[in-house]
Amino acid sequence: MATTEILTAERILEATEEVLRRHGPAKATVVDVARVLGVSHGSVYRHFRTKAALREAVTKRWLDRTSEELAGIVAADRDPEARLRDWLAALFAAKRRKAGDDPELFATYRVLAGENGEATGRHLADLTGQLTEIVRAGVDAGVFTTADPATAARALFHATGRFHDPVYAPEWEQPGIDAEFEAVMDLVLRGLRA
Amino acid sequence: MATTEILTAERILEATEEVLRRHGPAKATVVDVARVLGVSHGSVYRHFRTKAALREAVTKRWLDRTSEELAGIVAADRDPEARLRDWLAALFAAKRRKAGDDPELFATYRVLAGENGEATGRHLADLTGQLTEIVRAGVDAGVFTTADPATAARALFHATGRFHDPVYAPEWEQPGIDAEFEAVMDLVLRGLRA
DNA sequence: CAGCTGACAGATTTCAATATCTGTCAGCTG
DNA sequence: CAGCTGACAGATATTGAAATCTGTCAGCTG
Repeated sequence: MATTEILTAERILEATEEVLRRHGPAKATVVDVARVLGVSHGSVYRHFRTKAALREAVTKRWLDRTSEELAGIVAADRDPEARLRDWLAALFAAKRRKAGDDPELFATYRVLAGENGEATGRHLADLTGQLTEIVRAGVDAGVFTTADPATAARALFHATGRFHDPVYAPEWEQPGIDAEFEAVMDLVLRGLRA
Repeated sequence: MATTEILTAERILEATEEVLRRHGPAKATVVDVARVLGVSHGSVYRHFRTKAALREAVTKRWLDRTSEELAGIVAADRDPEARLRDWLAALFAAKRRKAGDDPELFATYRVLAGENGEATGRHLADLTGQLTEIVRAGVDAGVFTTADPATAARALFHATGRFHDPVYAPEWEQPGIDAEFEAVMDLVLRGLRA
């Protein structure tokens, strides 16, 4: 690839994703990343202080992409219950799609997410923040009832964990899963309604 | 130990638990079990056709002990909502206690449960069966509303997974966990009430 | 002769030597 | 002289030979 281009953090992150996709998280080395870019591995260390920092940056990028996908639904101009259903369904669909399309890469991100709890923690806070917004809108509109929207949002997130937590990814391909998702959604939405 | 006693499946299972507790799932061998019993490992194979069968039997025993603990609550003479709360709280407490008291043994059972999906599957069916009984009692008493108690029971079980699925065990020691459990319980119970 | 032993073949695990990787930095290059 | 290289030390991973384990079975023993 165009060895004349200057080496940016962005280009390194793209190359790292490439290497992770190819080799998986256990065998992806900084030397591999440098080779893909046609530079020495010393140059990579100019942009990322450690291999852990590089992996964290890749993870953050990936998590942020998911957050952005969902932010659109929060801002949509629909009634809160429909938005809530859409948001949870979209989260499930996005995770399932990613897990199904490229299981190797998905497993890789599972490992990375497990490694740096900080980036993952911020991402979870971000998602429950989005949920809180929808719940609050519902309370304001009089269609939801709850003492504390933030607590309710966290409860919703935990209650639907089976349909977005990556540890359950293998079960997302089983036949009855959609009916199970509907059952849980119906249960928690009934619990939220005024 | 009493080498004069005859070798029963039960004695082998006890010795196996002992070995698993000591060495963990990865390093527990049939030879170790035989050594604890003071017999040759060939004798163990007289009672269990393979090492996998032995591990499955140990797992089943462990899972059945949990089921029995909870069965008492299902049969209790209290109103269904209280029984449901008790049952879910007891499941959480039992799992948390086991994980906290002997993390090594708990991790061992996690591995074993992952290995033989069949025994685990039957156990989950057993637990949701217990839940279904409580839900049905609630519907009959007019305090719960649901189209199908069995589906509702499965939804309840999934929604509270964070508080009984062993993959979440590390989080059960974190400070806010009880409040989170209460929040999820309140949400799903509101969703179930008539 | 029912129940156990222990030697055995093939599969799996351990261990130590060898190779590769991470992170640094003095010096090269355009 | 900003940005890159490549040699280096210590840490980590790979590899293959040796040790151990699984599962079988002919024969021992009480």
